[in-house]
Amino acid sequence: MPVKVTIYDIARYANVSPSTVSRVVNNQPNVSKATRARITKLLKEYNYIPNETARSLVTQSSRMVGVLISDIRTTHHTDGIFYLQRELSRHGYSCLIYNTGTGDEEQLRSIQVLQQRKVDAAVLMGSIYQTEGMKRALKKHLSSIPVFICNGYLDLPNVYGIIADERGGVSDCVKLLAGKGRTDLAFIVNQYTPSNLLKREGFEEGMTRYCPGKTPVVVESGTSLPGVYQATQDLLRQHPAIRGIIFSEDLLAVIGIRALTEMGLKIPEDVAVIGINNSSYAEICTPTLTSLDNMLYDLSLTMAKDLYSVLQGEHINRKVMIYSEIVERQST
Amino acid sequence: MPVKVTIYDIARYANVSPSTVSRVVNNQPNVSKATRARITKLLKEYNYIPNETARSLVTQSSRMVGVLISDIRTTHHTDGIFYLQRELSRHGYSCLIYNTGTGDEEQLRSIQVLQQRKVDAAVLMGSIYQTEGMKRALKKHLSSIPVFICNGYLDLPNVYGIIADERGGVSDCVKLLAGKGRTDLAFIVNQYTPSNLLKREGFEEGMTRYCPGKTPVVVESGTSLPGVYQATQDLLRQHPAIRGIIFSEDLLAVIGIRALTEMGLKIPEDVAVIGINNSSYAEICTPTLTSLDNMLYDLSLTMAKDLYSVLQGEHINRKVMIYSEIVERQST
DNA sequence: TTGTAGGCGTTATCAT
DNA sequence: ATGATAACGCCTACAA
Repeated sequence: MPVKVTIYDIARYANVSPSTVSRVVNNQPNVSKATRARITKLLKEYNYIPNETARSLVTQSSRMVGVLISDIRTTHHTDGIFYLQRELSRHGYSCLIYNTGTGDEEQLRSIQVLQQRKVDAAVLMGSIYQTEGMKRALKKHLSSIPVFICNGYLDLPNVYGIIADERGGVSDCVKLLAGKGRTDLAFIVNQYTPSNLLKREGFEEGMTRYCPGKTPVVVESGTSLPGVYQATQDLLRQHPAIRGIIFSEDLLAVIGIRALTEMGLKIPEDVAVIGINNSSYAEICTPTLTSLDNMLYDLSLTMAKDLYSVLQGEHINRKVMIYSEIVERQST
Repeated sequence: MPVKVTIYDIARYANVSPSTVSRVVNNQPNVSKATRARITKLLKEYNYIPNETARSLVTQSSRMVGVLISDIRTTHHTDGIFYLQRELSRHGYSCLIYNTGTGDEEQLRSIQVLQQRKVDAAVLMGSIYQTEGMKRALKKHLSSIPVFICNGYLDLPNVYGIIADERGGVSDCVKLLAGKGRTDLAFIVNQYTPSNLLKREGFEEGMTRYCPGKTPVVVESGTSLPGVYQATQDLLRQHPAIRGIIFSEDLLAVIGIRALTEMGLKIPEDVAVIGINNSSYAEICTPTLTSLDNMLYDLSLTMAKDLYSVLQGEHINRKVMIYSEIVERQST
């Protein structure tokens, strides 16, 4: 048995033409019961597997979806990739993954690679791709395939956005705290991605609505964990009246809780804490963390299904919003 | 400007043959300075990007590496993928990623897809692929390309294994605890992967060497977090003499610490705790967690570089071991 | 230095 | 129902 078995080999063994074999391989009609059986048998016997590359070339479809992510190590995005890949592979699609970092030039290169690889669709994980530079790149390199942005949106005819309502969600967090009589609140954010900007807006909006007369305190902590620790303690030294803090991510909140505890403050008695993402961090920290669930599961699943629909030629809404929900635990 | 620009179009515009354009595109010699310049200009002007599919078909190389992972949401494996992808993309390679789950049939299907996609190499993330079933599948479907197993090994001519010395590492953990006068020790494992079996062996080996006369206590907790919590508390109720616990993963250790604390035990005074992986969990929990660093960073990087070497036709060791190191923190 | 022609493995369009 | 033939876009001897 040859190392590589082609459709030609099978044709020879079966005394038919390659076309007939192709028909059998692709379950097409117009093949007699008998020959179909004979060929099917040979296919198994010789362990024939079609060459997807050749197939892609002629069908003009690679059955691959390119996935861009700034850093695959960030957990809430891998969740998305997981569902996406699972859903797509059920339909014979594969996922090509690139870590793009956060720099423009590297992101652009990734887009070019996707074009070169002739992916059938692209998925951009995260709001950080919601930029003008990316818009230009998509226009230039990927204008002919559907592009999905997970938690972001760009106004281009082939771009679809599935967006979490983090603005409304954070506003609801303020409402929750205000309902517990806490109106001196702060928001700690590591860095301003488009998503985090929305959270900040939600915070300020919530403050004006639910804590009238109080000044919203916003702190940008940077991404390093010691930096977050420091920023949290500094915040309470400068604003001792603070009774509640919302962090832009669970991980930050976990660090923050630690910083507060080691200052001698009790959670939630002295200061209530809320995180965002409802990740596993929220469950394992002490006290367990109240967190805004931005429904990344729903979001990913919606995206995966919508993506497949579009690939099938269906028409769907280009912009979808998924509502967030607060999961309350011990920290509030 | 046409939507898709081929090497033929450029040839026409430049009044040369397609082969000449191909030479320019691939930086080959034997093109006059003048025509090269002319063609280069047109290439830019028309935004020509070679069709990788066609290229793959003729060169018999897809420049893709298939990556298999049981679940991309497990953090320590995504670290590996990160480094791998970064290293490979520097050389024009792309990563095709599949979540295989833990079932045999799904894993087999993934292998078939890799064969069908004609990947140039495969990477299996995690010791769970070190099975007889996988060996058969590799023999049947991927015998002609290099296959790397991250933290595992199979004795096949085309299979390379990069393995963390977790056995020795866990033994060292026992030594560390014994050195602090703690000889009543336990090992809590969620489930028995090949990697975790080695850890267990290391534990038992360390016990006989460093804690002679003491019985090694081993508990299998299952993977659910409440299960781990319960198992930890049960352990101490049944064996109140236990003075130190090694958990098969940091995450388990974090849960364990919590379980112990809520029983009224002090860490590390009453019970010392060690985790494995030296992940971010170790840094954020309270108290911070002493952890066995199995050098996944080195391991991934080594693998990425070795993989590229093999792709270049170089000859390397089929089995490499990376030594582990203990990072001591507050929990011991 | 440049061009011609064949082939990579498959599908698709015609005939037969 | 089956087969011949021409793509798909590119690379690569070989010829000129």
